[in-house]
Amino acid sequence: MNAYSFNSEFAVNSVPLDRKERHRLLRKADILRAAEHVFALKGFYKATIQDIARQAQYATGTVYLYFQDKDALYFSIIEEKISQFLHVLSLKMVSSKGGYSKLEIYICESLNFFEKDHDFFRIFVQGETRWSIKNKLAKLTIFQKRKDYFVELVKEAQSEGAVRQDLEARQISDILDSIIITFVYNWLGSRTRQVKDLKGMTGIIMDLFFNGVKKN
Amino acid sequence: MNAYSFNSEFAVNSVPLDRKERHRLLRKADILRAAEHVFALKGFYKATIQDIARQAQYATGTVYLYFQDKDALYFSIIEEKISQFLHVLSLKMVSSKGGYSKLEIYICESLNFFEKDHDFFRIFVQGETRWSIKNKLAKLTIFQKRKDYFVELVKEAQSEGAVRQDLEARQISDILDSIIITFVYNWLGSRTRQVKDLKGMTGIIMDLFFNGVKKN
Amino acid sequence: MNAYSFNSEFAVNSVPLDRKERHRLLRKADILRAAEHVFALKGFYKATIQDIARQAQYATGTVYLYFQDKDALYFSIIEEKISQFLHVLSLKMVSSKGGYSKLEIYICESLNFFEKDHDFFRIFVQGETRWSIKNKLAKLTIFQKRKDYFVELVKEAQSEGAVRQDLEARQISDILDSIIITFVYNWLGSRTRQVKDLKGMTGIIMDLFFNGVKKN
Amino acid sequence: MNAYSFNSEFAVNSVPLDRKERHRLLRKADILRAAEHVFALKGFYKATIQDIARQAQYATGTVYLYFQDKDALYFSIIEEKISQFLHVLSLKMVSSKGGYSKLEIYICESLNFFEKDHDFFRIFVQGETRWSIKNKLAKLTIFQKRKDYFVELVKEAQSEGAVRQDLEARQISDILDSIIITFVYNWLGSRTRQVKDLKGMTGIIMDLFFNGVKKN
DNA sequence: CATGAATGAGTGTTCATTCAT
DNA sequence: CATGAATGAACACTCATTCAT
Repeated sequence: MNAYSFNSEFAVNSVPLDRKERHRLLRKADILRAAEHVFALKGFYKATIQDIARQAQYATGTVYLYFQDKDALYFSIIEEKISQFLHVLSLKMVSSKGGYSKLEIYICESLNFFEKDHDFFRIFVQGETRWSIKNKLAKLTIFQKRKDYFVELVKEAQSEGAVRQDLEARQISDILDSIIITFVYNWLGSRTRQVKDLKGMTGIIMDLFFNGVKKN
Repeated sequence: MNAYSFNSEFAVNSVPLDRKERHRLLRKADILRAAEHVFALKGFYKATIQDIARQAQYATGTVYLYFQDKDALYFSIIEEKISQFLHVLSLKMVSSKGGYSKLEIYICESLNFFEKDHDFFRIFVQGETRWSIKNKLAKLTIFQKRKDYFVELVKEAQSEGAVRQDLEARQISDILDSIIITFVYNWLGSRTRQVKDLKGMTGIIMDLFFNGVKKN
Repeated sequence: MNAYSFNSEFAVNSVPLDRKERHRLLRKADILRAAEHVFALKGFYKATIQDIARQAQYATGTVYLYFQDKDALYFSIIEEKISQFLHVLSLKMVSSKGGYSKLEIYICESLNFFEKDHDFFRIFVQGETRWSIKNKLAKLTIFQKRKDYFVELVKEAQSEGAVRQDLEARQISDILDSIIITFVYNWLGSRTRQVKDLKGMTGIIMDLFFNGVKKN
Repeated sequence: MNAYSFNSEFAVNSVPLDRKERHRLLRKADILRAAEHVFALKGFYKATIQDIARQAQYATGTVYLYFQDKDALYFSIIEEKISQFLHVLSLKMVSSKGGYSKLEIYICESLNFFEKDHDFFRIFVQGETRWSIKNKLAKLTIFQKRKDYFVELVKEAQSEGAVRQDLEARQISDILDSIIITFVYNWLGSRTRQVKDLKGMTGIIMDLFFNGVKKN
């Protein structure tokens, strides 16, 4: 269990909870963890609630005590994880000076986040391409929140003169995002994980992102 | 109907076909076109064979005369489309001189391809994140073919000294790919399509890719 | 198979149908007949679609080719049967003279109808006490149609002076209805069916209804 | 809380109970009252034990401390209520002279009973049309008891010459029952409850029952 | 070849009932 | 006794696939 497990009540919420509520959150975390794994393995549609329940070592019906339906379970994972990511990110940002440095932290923490949670990475990548009405809403809340945060970082870097201003911040942040994801994707895919430390690739991504692929 | 419609027998195969076979290929193309549209609209799992058959104005069973199963239909679309893309690309490459120029053509043609076929773009993006045993096989054939071709281009540009050599060609091509897809994605998503011409963004992508986002 | 079987295309509709449509109606009738039986036996909630399909000797899914859902199937039975009843009733009414005579025909035909279709009687009695949104709608269409028809008969009898006018026609028709149903209910329940002919009880019901239970 | 609430231990049983037992009966009454309401509102199958428990302000499991299962709960309601009805009825009958007068009391008290307990009326009407093995048993006990009592009244009236003797007492009592229920049903259904006092309709029912609908 | 009705396995979800606390 | 979380059997409904016409 790492820093990004489903135990957000400790990390985010400092209000002490009664035994009941704590118990409930543990169960929820169990199920979320199982669901994360199964969704990552099989994808949303091939994953069945029974798969998830079995993985979590509960009965089928138990899942529904904690989540309205399959969709809700799916979005809960994304919600929780991204919230945690943003929370951790904000802590790390405290000590940073300037937009350039912040972008570096963003990249580093993103790599760190996905490195520690392969399952979520797969769900995250899938999630970007699943559409439905509910989905749209979900996107507007938590996906968007992360995106917005990122755009702000780029804007700051632009205003400081670290980043070119002839492109929209939104466009630039999307590109950096896709580069990060590409790196994670390749890292996960490579059979022989030559590079043990994904987080260590922050430097090369910064370089690529800022200076491009042109040979000096 | 544009250059990338499902009539590949004319474009790729120059062997004259008998009436029977030609008829068969037309049927196949009908169904592929319909399937492309429905898959793009609803996604793989929510699209039903009946949806597709109805869209193609055939009976449900007819689909199975031309495609083994739903998966096969799905991969046929990708197979066909990417084949066409590669075919067209090879034609355009004839007149090019050097790796840098070839990368430019690659970008331009990619944009052109997706600009003309929104439906396929959506399927392509989905397809990248769908996994199954069959899927893996398919990836190794056609997705890989395109990827390999691209990697070769990058290698050529590297050997010419146009592109930095401290990164694997594979890595670099993935990044460029993801940048292209990001641009298409944003272009499709923007309600007010300020930039009418997606293909026209080739220059900015080249710039970004080669020089990065650093302010000069 | 009696006059009230589910073959309404012959009875009601004189337009000749093509083979396809005839086939379809036969299948629908099969399922309706099976459903009628199972619903009568187990009641709406305990009857499963599988029960019904099995009874009709079809697969589960087949039922859904002909009926939207379980509710629709249920109401179809009621719809069909009451329509048939009303149709037959209207034929019999042709030769009648006056409200009194018409009431007699109504009673006689009601008895005849339920005598020939025990299953539907049970569904009919159940149906009067099942509530849901859809149900309300259904009631307003076909149940109401029958009720309205009946109320008209009573009004006619009232205007002719055959029936007392100090009560609403609606009230009176409800009472007669409940008397008829009580008779059918008792007749069905009696182990030793002393009275073979339910229809033959028309006279006694008329007598009871018009003259009450007072001893003369 | 009226005379027909679920506190039968006072009304029917005059043996003094210890605190434990009294407590137990109060709990039972709470749950019965809640169940009655929920069953009336949603019907047997759509009502869940949780609904009932929540309505009674107990936990789900508590219901099972007092009732074997859902069916038992359902029949307990009917048992209790009809017992009470019969008890009250027997008290009222004390002062009556003759079968005619007793029938009048029976009608009046039936109306009074249902007027004060709409919920039970709905359950009662539903209950008449729900069948299962257990159900049959229940019917044979309490429904039958009430029915038998009623038949006796009719027989008495017949032997006094107040009621025609060419029909079975059983038949006649069923008819009067259905008339009473029809009146209650219509009274409950009428939006504008013109007649405030359902009990006040005793006279008209007697008239209808004895003299029929013939115009004088 | 084309059809589309038929199939039936599979899934999300509910809810009566149990039982550890 | 009381609780309510956990259970898992059951069911309505869907849809890829087959096959008789």
